[in-house]
Amino acid sequence: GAAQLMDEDLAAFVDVVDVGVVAVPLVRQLFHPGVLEIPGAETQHGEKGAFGPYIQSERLETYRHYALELIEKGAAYYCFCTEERLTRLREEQTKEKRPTGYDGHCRALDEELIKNNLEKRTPFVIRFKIPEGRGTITFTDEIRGKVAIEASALDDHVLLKSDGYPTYHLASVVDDHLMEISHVVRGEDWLPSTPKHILLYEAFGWTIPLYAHLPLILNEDKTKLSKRKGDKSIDGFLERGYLKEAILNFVALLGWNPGKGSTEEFFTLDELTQVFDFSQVNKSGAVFDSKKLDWMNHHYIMKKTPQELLSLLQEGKFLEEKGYYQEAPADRKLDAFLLKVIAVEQERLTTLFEVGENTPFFFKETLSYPVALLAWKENSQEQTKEALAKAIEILEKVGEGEWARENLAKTLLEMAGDKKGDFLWPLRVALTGAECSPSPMDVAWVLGKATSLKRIQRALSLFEAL
RNA sequence: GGCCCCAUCGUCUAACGGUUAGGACACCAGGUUCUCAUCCUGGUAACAGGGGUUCGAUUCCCCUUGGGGCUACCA
Repeated sequence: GAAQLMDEDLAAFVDVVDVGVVAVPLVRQLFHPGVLEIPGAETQHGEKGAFGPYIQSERLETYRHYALELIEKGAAYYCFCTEERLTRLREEQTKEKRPTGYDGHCRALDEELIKNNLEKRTPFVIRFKIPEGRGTITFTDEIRGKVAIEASALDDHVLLKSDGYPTYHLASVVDDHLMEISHVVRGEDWLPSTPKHILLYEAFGWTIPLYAHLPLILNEDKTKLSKRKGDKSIDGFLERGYLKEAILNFVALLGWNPGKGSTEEFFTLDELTQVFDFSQVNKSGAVFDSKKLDWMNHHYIMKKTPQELLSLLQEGKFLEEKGYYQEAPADRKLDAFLLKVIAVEQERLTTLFEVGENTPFFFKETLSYPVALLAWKENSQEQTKEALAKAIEILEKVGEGEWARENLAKTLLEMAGDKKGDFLWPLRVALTGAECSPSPMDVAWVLGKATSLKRIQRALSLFEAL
């Protein structure tokens, strides 16, 4: 699942170095971008592994070597068919409602002709020769059990392209064998081409690895999630302020569950590596439910401290993006302020990005709101003015040193008594200018004594001006 | 069209022949509450259909239907 959400080049890379329980290295990528903690594997930048090189363009000779080996064995052949011919062929097949596929035109070309074409540098590809009379290809998938397909249904697919690059079919088989891959774990979309890969292993005389085809992650319309179509991606979620832990946990639950009657839904990466098991992987695709991801993300946000959240905000460049950091990249005073904003907003955050989104009053110099909003329900102007005046009186008595969250809550709540609405609503509107916001105690704490008093006094003066 | 895979609440899923079919998200209602959110309580909601096998099928088999995937010199 994770691979489906990652960059394709990254997914391809992971596919190459993947060993053993695949979910682990895949998701580990989320936590240590660029570094896969697998013995023998390389980083994206370094060359640590024992099976390199790992960059496809640096392995071209290897692929060519093995493609030629198949030609020598009679298991592959040069094909000089032009794109036009191939297109025409496909059109005819479609028109006649026959299965599409290569017709084997170059299967048995004259040796002389091949030699001539090669000398003339006629563009060519190397195609695999599906063995005749091979019958049914059967393999046991770790997740799906027995899967069978008739070899005759397969056509002679390309192994080496005319630009010298291998197709996935050749590359994955050659790489997996050379890199001693034991388990090939990939999306279900690869299931139909697995027989081709098995035939390749047979042609080379290599040991066939174990296969596990994971269910696909689906869009809401149940079609395959695809990065190329611009569907959901890990990067996209990280950019929008989702936590790695949440994405990981959520994706892990798509197509897998702990089983044995367990209703546990929260798993850390380490726990996952302990309990993950192919036998508990589902066979059917799973729709990606963003709402549940939101819920999961909120859960993980609640588990962080405000300081941790601030650090994440800074790492993710959210603050620059929002314009909070205008000059100094790490304004100490601003950080202290943001810490308070985060503490107050934490419980209503779905994503990191939302910090400040619904609380513009924390960042504005002056508020603008209709005066009438200050009155609680049917309360009169007088009652409202009285409440505001009382708030000023109390807050003025609170020293700078006592301007703490707990203390403010206690003091103001005591003052409000059982008439909370009469007192707290006007105070909250005076401080925020908004209908919805955190509690006035918390807002006052964040804003500080001077700003808070200033805002309440201004609210009071708005009445005077009426 | 051909081939392959799949099928439990709207969504993610539990169940490995015998359960009032459980949980989570979402949704709805109530509680907490100055608002919003959180939080707590409760509720609505599913075995696609038809045949078998069996004392007994959501569970095993077959068919139908439905959904998805593949069908490239993309992965």
